Amino acid sequence: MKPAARRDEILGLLDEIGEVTVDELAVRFGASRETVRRDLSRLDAFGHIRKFHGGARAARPNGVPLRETAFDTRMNERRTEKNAIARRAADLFPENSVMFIDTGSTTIAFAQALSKRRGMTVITNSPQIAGILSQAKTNHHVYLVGGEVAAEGRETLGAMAIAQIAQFKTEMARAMIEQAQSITVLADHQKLGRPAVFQVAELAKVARLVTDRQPGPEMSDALSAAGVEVVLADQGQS
Amino acid sequence: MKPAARRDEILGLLDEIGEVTVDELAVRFGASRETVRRDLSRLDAFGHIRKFHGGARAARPNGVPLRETAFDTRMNERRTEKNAIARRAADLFPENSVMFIDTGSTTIAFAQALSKRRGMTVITNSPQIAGILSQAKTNHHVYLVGGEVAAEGRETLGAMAIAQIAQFKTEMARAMIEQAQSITVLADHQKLGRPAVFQVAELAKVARLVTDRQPGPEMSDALSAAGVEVVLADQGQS
DNA sequence: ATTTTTATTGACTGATTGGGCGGTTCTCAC
DNA sequence: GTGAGAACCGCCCAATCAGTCAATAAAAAT
Repeated sequence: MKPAARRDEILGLLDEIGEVTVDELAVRFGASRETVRRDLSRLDAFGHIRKFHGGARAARPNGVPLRETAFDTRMNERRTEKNAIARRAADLFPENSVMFIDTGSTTIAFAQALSKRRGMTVITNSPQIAGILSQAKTNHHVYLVGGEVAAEGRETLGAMAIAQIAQFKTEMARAMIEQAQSITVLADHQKLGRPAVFQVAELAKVARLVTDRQPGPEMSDALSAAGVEVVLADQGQS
Repeated sequence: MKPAARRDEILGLLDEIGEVTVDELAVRFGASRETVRRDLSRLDAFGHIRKFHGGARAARPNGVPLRETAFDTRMNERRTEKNAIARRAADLFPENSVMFIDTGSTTIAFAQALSKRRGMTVITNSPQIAGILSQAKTNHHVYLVGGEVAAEGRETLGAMAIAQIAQFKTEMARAMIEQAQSITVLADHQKLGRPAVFQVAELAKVARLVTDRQPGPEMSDALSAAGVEVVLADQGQS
């Protein structure tokens, strides 16, 4: 049985009976408890369900769609690298820092890592990041920037409109950067390969880059020329 | 029985009968007094209830609802009524309407109902509502109002701080209302019993009230005197 | 077709949590 | 006051959970 199908079935079950236990599911799927728990954690992380000790129950109130969205899966790609980068980056900021966090799957991982620390003041344009940090019981202050919420499933939009939205996002990010004292970029090695990362921020304005592998030679040269501190996240390290 | 469910049930009981004793609960749940006391202490710390010697009673200061933070549970109670109201209310607005939707468990149900229609422009202060409407594939435009995101699980907050937050929310709602051309209030019959609903909006400014039962005689008089149109939602109807 | 990268899984570890037990201290009613 | 019951405290055990590891399966790249 494919993992995606399994998670789908879990959602279906929860939709019907509202509550399941880990053991129950483990038996049903013939999988280990660990696997089941991982599924549940993953679904919980996206607000589809709500875990409790020993199982999970439906969290339908949110109106979150019942199946995994494309964004969910995207989020889980290169998860270990992202987590490593995110944790490493979270360590870079002292407690009670004030920071701006942009939208993105890597920054969501970052927000999760950050939520375990205390007393951060975070301004963000991502409702999801705001949710993660405000639900953590570690006394953060979270400010959500208002604006139009981009539709995840707006199928009818043409390429044109999508490009416009992308453009708007870019400008928003640029505006944030204008205000920032110091910029830290988070990017995994794959993203670093493409030049797109630095369309938003000029290299010269970036103070730090957190990534998971040593960048290629030319990139390294450019980085050191611009005075960017490269922070390497070891995937094994906390 | 799961701890979370147990605590939920305690809240439900207190909502009904207003007062419980430790022994009573211990018997009901088949748990030890210790466990019950721990539950009560925890709920007290959240400001949901107030402990006294041998038991606890509902801590309802002034108009502060019993369950301000246990949103998911609150969402589940009176679900059918809320859904009926929400669906009925959604029918009141023509397509391509522009509206402002405040936070709240009833309005979330409303947003869900609304998401099935098309082309609405919605301004809201609730990230959850924004999420619901933006994920629907029915071409809505959603604008999220920025601001501090209230912590859901900030355990350290006492009843005092919670009351303050409630106050802030009230003021925000008032400001929205200032700007509105026409106000529609959604409230189930239980809420209508309490005067708190109209602390925020003067009756005179309300154009419509959508509810599930005919209000009591005095309330009815006040409503018609203020020229409020009462819309009744039949629970069986779509 | 083969090699490399990525994703998934089950097992293992230490850390948390839920719940119970018993003794001491505190409350309240008499 | 005084005593019975209740709250509080530290300690216990069992179950669960988060995190890490290596092995495998799947997918992508060459």
